[in-house]
Amino acid sequence: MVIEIDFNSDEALYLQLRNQIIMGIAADRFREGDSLPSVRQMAESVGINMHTVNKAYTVLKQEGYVKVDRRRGAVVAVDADRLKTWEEIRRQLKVILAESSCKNISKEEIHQLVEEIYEDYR
Amino acid sequence: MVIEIDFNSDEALYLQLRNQIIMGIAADRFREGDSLPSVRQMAESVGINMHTVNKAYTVLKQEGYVKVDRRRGAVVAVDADRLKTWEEIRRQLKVILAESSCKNISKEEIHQLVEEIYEDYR
DNA sequence: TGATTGTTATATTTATATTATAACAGGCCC
DNA sequence: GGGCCTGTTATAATATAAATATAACAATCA
Repeated sequence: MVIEIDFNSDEALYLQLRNQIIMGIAADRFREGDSLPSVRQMAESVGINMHTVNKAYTVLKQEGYVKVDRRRGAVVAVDADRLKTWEEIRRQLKVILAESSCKNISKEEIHQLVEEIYEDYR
Repeated sequence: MVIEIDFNSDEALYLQLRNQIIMGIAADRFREGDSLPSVRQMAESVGINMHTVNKAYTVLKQEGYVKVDRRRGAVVAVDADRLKTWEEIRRQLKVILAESSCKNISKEEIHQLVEEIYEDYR
């Protein structure tokens, strides 16, 4: 899977990595049971430190996106506990919708944008 | 306006403040032309440092939510440049939808959540 | 005049992010 | 066994950002 890190972004490297992996799972580029590249492999291929990758993987594990197998490394295994996710999603959406609302982006445009993004995940 | 800062949150204080003010504008608790409390007033009422408030106000100014009047302080004045906002909204939504999709939250549930949040902003 | 406004400057402390080097235990393969 | 690969842990150093503290300045207004 192609992962691109923007070193000029204000977003932390490990978060960029985390986000791209989650988007990769959503887009089915990573499937249940697939192994992620080892921390060392990923670090080299992306051009960042091993510990930064390790932090991303650790976060992904804590959030229930991967499980770690001693021999196979980080394996995609989504633990679908909606409840923990739900409030967090709601909290973030609330801020985004406030921003867009202030900037005259209509509710309908948001719905359309959601549709658009879901198209890309297909 | 009631602003509540969560000191246990991992979110930066100035960002919590920024977000709540933007949500306040969206919810019409702050209206076009209203003055925000002075940096010193807000700092004291919320229990944080003046410079932390100043940073939040500066960000809000740069993002086009307030303008600063020498005598009236920070005044709500939303500069509706949709273009700058649009890509940022899209970028954030993409991550959120990936997360929810992985966690078996359906597209329809997202649409419903959007409706729900817009209800609160009414 | 006196109080309040945003703004700027400087300094310190604290927390987080990132990199670096190194080691350990477990599994796998030749 | 001997390497080679896993994740994991420890420790340290560096860099950046967040938060607080104290202080001053010019402009505004009652």
